[in-house]
Amino acid sequence: MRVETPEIFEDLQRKLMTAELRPGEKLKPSELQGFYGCSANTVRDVLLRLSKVGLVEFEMQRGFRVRASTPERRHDVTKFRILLEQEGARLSMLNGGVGWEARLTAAHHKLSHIESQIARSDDVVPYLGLWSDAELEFHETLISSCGSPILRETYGDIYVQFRQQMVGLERDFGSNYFHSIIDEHQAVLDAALARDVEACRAAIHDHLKRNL
Amino acid sequence: MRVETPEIFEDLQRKLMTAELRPGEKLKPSELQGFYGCSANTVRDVLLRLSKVGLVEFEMQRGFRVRASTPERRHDVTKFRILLEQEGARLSMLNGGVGWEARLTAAHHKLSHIESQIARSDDVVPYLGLWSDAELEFHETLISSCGSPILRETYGDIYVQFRQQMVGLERDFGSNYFHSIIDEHQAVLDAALARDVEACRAAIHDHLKRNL
DNA sequence: AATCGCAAAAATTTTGAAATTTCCTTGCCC
DNA sequence: GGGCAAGGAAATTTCAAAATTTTTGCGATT
Repeated sequence: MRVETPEIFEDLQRKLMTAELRPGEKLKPSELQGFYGCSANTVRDVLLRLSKVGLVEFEMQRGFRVRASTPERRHDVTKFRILLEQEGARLSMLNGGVGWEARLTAAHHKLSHIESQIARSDDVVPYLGLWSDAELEFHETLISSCGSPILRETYGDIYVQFRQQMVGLERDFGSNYFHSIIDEHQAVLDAALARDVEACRAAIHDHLKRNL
Repeated sequence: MRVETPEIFEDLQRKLMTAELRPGEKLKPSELQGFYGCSANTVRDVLLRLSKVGLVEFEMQRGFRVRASTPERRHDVTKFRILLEQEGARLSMLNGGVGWEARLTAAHHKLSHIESQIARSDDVVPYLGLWSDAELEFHETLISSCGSPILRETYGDIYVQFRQQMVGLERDFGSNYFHSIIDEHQAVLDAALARDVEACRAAIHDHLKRNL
């Protein structure tokens, strides 16, 4: 198997976010090298870049490790995500124009379409990748008019860490779950379009509080 | 000149934070290699790690660059620092015990001692490194009881970026400047010890608003 | 005069192997 | 039996050179 470096990055990121590489697991360049058919140093490079995103822990002279998943860390990541999303949404409501409203509505439309499909289906798995992308796009659009590149970038990093922490958690993904999610996303959208800062803060908190 | 890798990291970080390496400047491993007497790959490694902190920009196939400094970015970094410090301080006031109060008082004592020395002196430069360390310690202590490792780590990164953005800005570092700073730090300390969340938010904002 | 393409130069990335450090096993001493 | 040290295996880091990519400089063409 021979792949280019950007593909190695994406493949590892996906495996990290889907817990195919499980939290705490050691990541040895010399082993992955064989799988990707490249040199160990190339893998090392990719892992260093993934440690910037926060999916991988790096410690000098002792290599790389998939970021651990503990209740404390899940709580921490969630709290931080709430903080960033509330502030990003607040600023977007302040600065965003009709273009922002349009993009947000569009992203929500795509997302809710997928979510109602899932709610009707009995197997979640085949939709999971699609849903994940649509969810990210909705939340990124929500904060996209905040005017702060740093906030947006940090939010992106935290979002993938959030996914990494939560996936693998056995949870009831029944139709009840997705019916709740649909309502929560709707509440966020409504509050955002109404430019109701406090309602939006509450809606974001309610959406994520199950992970606290 | 032969130095170990951790020293290369620290030396580059210092040069980045003091604008000895100026914003926007290109960082070529092949040039720095000669200066540090190591291989280009070692420098590359260090630069990748510095890009995690945010002092260096990295773009695939086009190398490294000292993070640019623009009014927009300075504003952005400052806003984000205010957000993190306000939230970190709020949580610390909620969770912190007497130990926290003691450490905060101690850090402030050291800091104000240095600051009053500077205010009396006419040359700031010899104190700058000392002051910088004491300032960081005070602000880190302020948020140290927030209970969120992610918040503290992110704050650390943003703080060094803040320094990188602001140093090199020609400003009036006269005694007036440091008299203001002394008062501002005192206000933050007082509000924190009084556990007055709103006053502390205001004090943090006032302390940093000159950079907005 | 401006633009495009090509070739040369420079810079970045990748490689494979050597050097170093850490980790683990085994055997020795208390 | 427990702890410690030495030796060896494994993993990480460093190196210098080759391969690739980007940038630059020059000349021809419009």
